[in-house]
Amino acid sequence: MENHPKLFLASSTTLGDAPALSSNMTGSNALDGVFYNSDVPDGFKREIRFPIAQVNDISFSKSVVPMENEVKSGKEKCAEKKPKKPRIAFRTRSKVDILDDGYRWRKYGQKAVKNQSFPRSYYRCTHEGCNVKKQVQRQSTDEGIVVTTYEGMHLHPVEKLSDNFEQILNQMQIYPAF
DNA sequence: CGCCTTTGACCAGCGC
DNA sequence: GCGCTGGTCAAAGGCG
Repeated sequence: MENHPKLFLASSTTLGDAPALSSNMTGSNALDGVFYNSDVPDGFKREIRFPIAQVNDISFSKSVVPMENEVKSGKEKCAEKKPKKPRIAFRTRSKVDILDDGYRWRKYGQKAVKNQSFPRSYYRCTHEGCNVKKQVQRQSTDEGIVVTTYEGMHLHPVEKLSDNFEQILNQMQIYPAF
């Protein structure tokens, strides 16, 4: 891995019913996305740490996939076998694909995605017992945008922190609605 | 030597 | 039923 800019964005996400987030975060060009959280399970309501690289632009995109989506035509067993975890996806404008969020990730796959110019990479948290996954891919329409999708929650502390973390954290805490 | 990435194969879900 | 697609596995190789 290269030396990525290490910027963190921690949000004490009280994901109640205040989904809209539209505010400046890095000054000129920052959060303009909307975070949809209607079906977020309790786990996500506690704390989610959103990593960002170079924070030129970050916008939370929807993608919280509710588990009950699994209910298909009489295939409830699937829900038991492979319950889909809710996902949180967001976009960052970054030159690097790998966003250093302080956790250690191991890449376990890469796939070319249909209608996408860039492959999607699959990462898994290497912390023992932690099965948080994330997918990273560049947006085909704008290769400067990296779409990161998190699945699961870290139940362990961040393994490394950076100075910038607190900086961004403080900025985030200005917006208690989030 | 341990940890990581790469990459092809495999599997399951879904739509037609 | 079949083919496509997304997601995962696992072997092989690279690097510090």
